Amino acid sequence: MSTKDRRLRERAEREQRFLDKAQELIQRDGLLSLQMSRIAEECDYATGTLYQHFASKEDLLVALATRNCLSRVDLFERAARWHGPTRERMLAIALADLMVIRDQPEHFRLAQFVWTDVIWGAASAASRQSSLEASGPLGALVDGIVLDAIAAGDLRADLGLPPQAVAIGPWTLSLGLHTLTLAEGLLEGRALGDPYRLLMKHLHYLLNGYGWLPLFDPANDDSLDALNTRLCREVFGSPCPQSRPTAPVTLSDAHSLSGIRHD
Amino acid sequence: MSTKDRRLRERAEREQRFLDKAQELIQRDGLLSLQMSRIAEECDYATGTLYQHFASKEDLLVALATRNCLSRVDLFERAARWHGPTRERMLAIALADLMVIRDQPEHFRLAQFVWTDVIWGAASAASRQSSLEASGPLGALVDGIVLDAIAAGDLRADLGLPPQAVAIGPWTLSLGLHTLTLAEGLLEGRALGDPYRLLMKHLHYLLNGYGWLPLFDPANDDSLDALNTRLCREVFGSPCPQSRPTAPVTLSDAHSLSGIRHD
DNA sequence: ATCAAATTTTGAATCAAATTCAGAATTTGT
DNA sequence: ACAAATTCTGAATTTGATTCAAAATTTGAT
Repeated sequence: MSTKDRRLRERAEREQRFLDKAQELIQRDGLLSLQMSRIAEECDYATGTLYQHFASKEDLLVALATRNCLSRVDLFERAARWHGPTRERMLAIALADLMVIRDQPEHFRLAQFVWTDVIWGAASAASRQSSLEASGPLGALVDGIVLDAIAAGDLRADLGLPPQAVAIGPWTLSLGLHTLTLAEGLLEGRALGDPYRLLMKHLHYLLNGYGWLPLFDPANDDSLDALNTRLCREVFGSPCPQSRPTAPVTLSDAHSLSGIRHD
Repeated sequence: MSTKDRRLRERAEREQRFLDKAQELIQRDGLLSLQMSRIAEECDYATGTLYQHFASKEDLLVALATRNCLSRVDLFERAARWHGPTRERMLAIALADLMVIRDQPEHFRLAQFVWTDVIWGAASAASRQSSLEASGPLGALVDGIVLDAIAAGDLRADLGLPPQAVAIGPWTLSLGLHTLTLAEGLLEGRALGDPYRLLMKHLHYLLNGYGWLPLFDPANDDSLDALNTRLCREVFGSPCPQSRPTAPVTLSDAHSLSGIRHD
């Protein structure tokens, strides 16, 4: 049987190499100009071989997004399993999310594209299925925090929302803000400062709205930043995803600091 | 000069007819199978003529999304200018948004697709510019509600967020939830009931978190539905976008009632 | 009203890329 | 060592966006 096993393993390895290369090409030339034939070629395989792994370009993209999602589980697990107050564990999840966006914005862009009707609808049912399964563990982690919060008395049990539905709130807030932020230009011209401090503020207000203890007033930038910095250090042992100055920024400051292009 | 005016007008009219047809085709066959040549053909023009109006398919899509956005201004204006408590005006905006999604889900799908790196990045700077300008009035309406709320004492002035930044919160919440909802399958398998009641609940919690008076407890479905129904009637004179039963639904109920496909 | 220049429209030709598939190469089982 | 089965190959096919030279129309001057 070892032969069959080896072949299976080699096949899986090749699939990973294809995905690695796709990632690399996206990083280098952008999602827009990703070509199936180039992925195969740069891996020294014929185009047809690539199609033995992925039934279509859409399938490949969904598979890549799925892999990206799975690669995040570790980070999110650290946040969810951290031994701290339940509210801070939820904040840590949001910070983990921000760290991902900072380090791999293309991951988010890809996910955004993949969830689009056009791609999602054209992908095979199997790809969609495994993509959905990949998001399960992440969801479960967040659901777990909510359950712990209720158990610990940090959160009312009678919000009128099942625990998973509570988790949806922070999720949608992050998702929406990332979408607006990455759609270049939508948030600019409205000097709002660092979009990610904005996210953390809204998240605190949302958690306060749920009555998730201990309440926190995010109005003061310094105390908010201090909390974020502490959490990043304690939970991830890494610097905060947010590195913008605290002082109110002018419009032009905001632009130059955020590396936004003016063309 | 009337000749030149006429030609200009006729040109603008033709452009609208192209966009109308594109909309119709998307509605009929889906965004995925939209073809430039078919749009032209069904309008009895040559393909090349279409390209005199839109430099590329991406440009056409952005233009269509922009027009859709502009077409919503009336509805949102009704919500924003309604003479009611500031908090209810903000809720009305969210309900308006839900009404749009109910009546024209493809509008949202298109917007989602257009904001994608792939499309947004491939569209001409001019298209992007006018698309951004189209969103201005909508943003201003919402900003105005926030300002009124602060002026009326319904909302603290020291949230640590400029008024426009407050408006971003509800916006991102809606955007994120629509995204999850329309990505078929993501929210199913987690019996959460009507995603749009979910949205209104989270929105209330968020507004409560801001301390936006009068506070409202959305835990009870009946009182929440009553409020929505009243607002829809008073503000829009139309039925509520949400028509799902109040009782907790079973998984299969939720599917059949929402018209979700099982294939 | 008439003509040449300028503008606009046309749709077949071009091009780009995804996808396929008939044969070549390799592996397996005997 | 050989035939069947499997896998790989990459040129050919297909699809659909985009272009552009020629045809048609409009304009402005006489």
